[in-house]
Amino acid sequence: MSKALIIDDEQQMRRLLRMVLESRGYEVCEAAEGQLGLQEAAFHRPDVVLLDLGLPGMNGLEVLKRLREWSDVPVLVLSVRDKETIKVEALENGADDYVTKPFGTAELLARLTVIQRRRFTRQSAEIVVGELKLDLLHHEASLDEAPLKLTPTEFALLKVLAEHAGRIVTQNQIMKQVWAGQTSDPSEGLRVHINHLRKKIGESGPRIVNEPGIGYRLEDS
Amino acid sequence: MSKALIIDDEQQMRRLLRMVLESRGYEVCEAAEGQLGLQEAAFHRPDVVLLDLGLPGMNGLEVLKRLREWSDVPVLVLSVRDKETIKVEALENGADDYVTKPFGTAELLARLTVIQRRRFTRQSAEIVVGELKLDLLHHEASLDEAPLKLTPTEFALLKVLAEHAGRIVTQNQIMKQVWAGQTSDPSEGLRVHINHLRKKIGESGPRIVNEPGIGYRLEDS
DNA sequence: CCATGGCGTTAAGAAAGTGTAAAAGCAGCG
DNA sequence: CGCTGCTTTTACACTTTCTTAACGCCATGG
Repeated sequence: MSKALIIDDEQQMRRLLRMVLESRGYEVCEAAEGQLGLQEAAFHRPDVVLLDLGLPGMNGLEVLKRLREWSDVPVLVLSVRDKETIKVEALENGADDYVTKPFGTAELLARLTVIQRRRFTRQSAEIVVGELKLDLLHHEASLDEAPLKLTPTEFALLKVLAEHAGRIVTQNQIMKQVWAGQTSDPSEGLRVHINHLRKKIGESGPRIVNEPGIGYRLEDS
Repeated sequence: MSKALIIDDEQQMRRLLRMVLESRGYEVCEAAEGQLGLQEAAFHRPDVVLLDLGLPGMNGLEVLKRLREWSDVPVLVLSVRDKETIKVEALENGADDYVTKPFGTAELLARLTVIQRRRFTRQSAEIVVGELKLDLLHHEASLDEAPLKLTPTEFALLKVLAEHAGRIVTQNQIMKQVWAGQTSDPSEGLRVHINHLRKKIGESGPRIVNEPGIGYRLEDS
């Protein structure tokens, strides 16, 4: 079952969307304001986000940019404005599609399915680095065809490293993507998880190399 | 075709400069005094300015400061040899480079091209200087396609030099950008890091050239 | 010719960052 | 309530990087 996050200031609109989504089997959470929306996204890790561009306080576009700093979640943008420039700007900043209000529920659901499927096919649901294989869809990892038991954070951490395999990933980038900015501490616990990962991967797979003062790099041996 | 503005009080120097510049296809205008120079700059909107520091009336430095209040035009400063503190002050107030009188026309033209090129090749996640490449996003450096292992300060230092490649960078500017704030010693440790960088870059890449009393310059060989 | 100042070079101690283990919080669950 | 598995905290040895200091070199100028 997919989780959806609604970011919209109008309560009426939120209720409508929730009804439509829940009838399709989505698990729904809401936020009435941009800043809250980002926190919800970090906490619930939704599979899709519905974002209203006409937010009070933090601009919808601003929310989108901040979200894209650490998340690749599919975003469907809602807008009353028929202006081409706004839509284009949203799409250029990482939105996956948009619908203009008012919209038909059939159209909304259709677009939702499309952008979720596109995410999976575009960035294949599997990352392979040497003997290591990550199945993003089922959150499973395997090393040399043997299953590898990872905790959620370990998986998220390894995923970040594997996505940029062979290149350095800054500690800040790791922090943003794994802990979604909800941690004050730059790197205290990071070292521990890196340690766990290295032990589980062992000698047979890729190595996690440290670049002192910068970050880490996953190297295919 | 580029427009050049000459601000110099000596008529002989102006005639010499005009000849050199026009032979290179520049469109030239002149001013014999600082206040007039500013007016000319505002009116003609030159693509590059040649400014003599030893002006009567309004000091050359004063002209530079006034110009920088509203314009980003590249400025090449002309100065006699002795006054090194003046040169440093000029560079830190927004001058792009300097030549000492008397100068060779080849050197003059070379520096002109460099400071004009810079305006266009800025603001990217990658800095390229000859064989040297800096990836700011991943904090990776490579020389001739081979990875180059740099420590954090070395990277920051090389970044500053590379951003102003071909131009001179004052020791103070380096201090401010690499050791932000905690300006302990103007240059004690700087020499060591420069030394390390030179060793790592070796012969195959750009050279780090010292301008005694002023600063350093990264020169593409 | 020697003094001077700025620079290159080297070595060693200081500081910062990292690996590792163990213990302490923190949920969910029988 | 006391498990159990996961995450975070704490502590300390260890490695890498940074700073400091000393010395030799070269150019400039008396």
